[in-house]
Amino acid sequence: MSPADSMIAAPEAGFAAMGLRPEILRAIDEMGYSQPTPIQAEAIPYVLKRTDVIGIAQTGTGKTASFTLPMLDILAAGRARARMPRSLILSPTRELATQTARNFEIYGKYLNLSMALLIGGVGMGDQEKVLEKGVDVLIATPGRLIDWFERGRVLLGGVEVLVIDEADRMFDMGFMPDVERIVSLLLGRKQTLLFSATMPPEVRRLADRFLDHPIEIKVAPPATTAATVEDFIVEAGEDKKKTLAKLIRREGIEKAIIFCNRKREIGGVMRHLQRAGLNARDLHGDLEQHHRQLTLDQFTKGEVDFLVATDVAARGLDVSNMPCVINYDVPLNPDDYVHRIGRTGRAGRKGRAFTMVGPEDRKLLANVERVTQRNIKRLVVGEAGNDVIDDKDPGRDADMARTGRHRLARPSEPVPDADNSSPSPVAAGGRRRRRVETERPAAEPAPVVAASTARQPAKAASPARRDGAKGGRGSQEEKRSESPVLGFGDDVPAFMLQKVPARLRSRNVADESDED
DNA sequence: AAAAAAC
Repeated sequence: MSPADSMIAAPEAGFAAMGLRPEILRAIDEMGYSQPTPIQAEAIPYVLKRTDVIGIAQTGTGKTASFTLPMLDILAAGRARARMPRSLILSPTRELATQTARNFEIYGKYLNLSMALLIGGVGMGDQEKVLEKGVDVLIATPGRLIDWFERGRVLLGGVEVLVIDEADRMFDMGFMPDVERIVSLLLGRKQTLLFSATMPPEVRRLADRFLDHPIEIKVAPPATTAATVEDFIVEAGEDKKKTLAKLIRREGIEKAIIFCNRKREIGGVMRHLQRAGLNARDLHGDLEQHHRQLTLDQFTKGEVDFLVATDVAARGLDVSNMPCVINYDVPLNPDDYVHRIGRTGRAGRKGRAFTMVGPEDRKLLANVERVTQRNIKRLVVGEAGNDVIDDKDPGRDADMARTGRHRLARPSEPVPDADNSSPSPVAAGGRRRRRVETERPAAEPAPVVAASTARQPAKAASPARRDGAKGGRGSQEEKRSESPVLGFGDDVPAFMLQKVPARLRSRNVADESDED
């Protein structure tokens, strides 16, 4: 095709140009989508070519469809045998597995493929019949899948495509033994796809043992927060629950997920909100699966306004109307910050995220800011006359001096009623709010998007593992470039543009040495 | 400092 042709054809480029089957295109069209997101534009062609893929892209930018759509296309060509699934998707939580299953249903509705969802906490009867007949798509959490395998009801030797969703989580110490065992049961040639918004270098190295000449696609550097989420730090007073209720009231928050680090904290926080007249529910792994599913459904439908949850809800969950995330605690694992706040600001929508920081959370916060390479704005929430934080904790100044990052407003500094110079939704509206931002030491990073592999010559012999090689997130030597998001030409939707410091940008090199 | 994942 000549350049002129491609220009004329531009409006039709998109999912159709990728060669997906008409049945899939029709389902995509019915969902109202016409253009792939950057990660979809990049990953789908490689999945269709049966290449192993590591896909890194920010939360809410369509990673699930990046594997779902091409897998449906691949699977439509064959036929399943009894107890021998042809593909397997592993998820870290039951809720995420369920959601992924819905995605396969939606996009596979015009294809005659069968699917089974194997998760714990639910009866095994329904799953059994489908499995017995043979499934094209098996979606599972590790424990229940192993259970089925040990009962001899599922054989994994016929799996042609393996997806490890939220891969870095699946490779952590708690999950890795199960994942290794499951992967060891997949015999012969298979294609492996790993996806996440985060991928610490040390975890990335672990991934190598599962991959064969992978293409590494990074639409943004690992641990890049979604550009559509505006996040804030909130100084938590002695009474954290009170601060939470106050934050919700003063910021006019009508719906949010509230993340706590511990299960045992959740009931108390929920009840405090309920006593304050808010419609709140709990969600964590000690609750019955029926309760978990019901609560999540109600929250999704808008029948529940506040979900107080552990990190069981941190990854992957896609609730369409989710204006706000609140971290009642700073997450212990800094990458989880990216995932938690990524529950809002999805698919181009705006979102706000507030993180409550007590004295004991400062180190954790420093980790978050290091990993995300960002300085998060400070927000002061308080009643009139009582709204400036008493900043005499000696630990703070030492901390801040060491990290060279932040300084809270001094008590003597004036606190504006609203910051009208900011486009922030916090400042919008006549509500009585107070906000103070810290100085931002470095220049605000310009919107930059990481270039990706596809257009690079396939000359490099070594896989593109800049992160794994050395430096990783801490590297400072990358040069800034103005590359557009691949797959979008010049029409990059604004929401895809990244808040990424140039020094963090990753380059990728295709390793296609075994192709063609 | 935790959570998740089978029964």
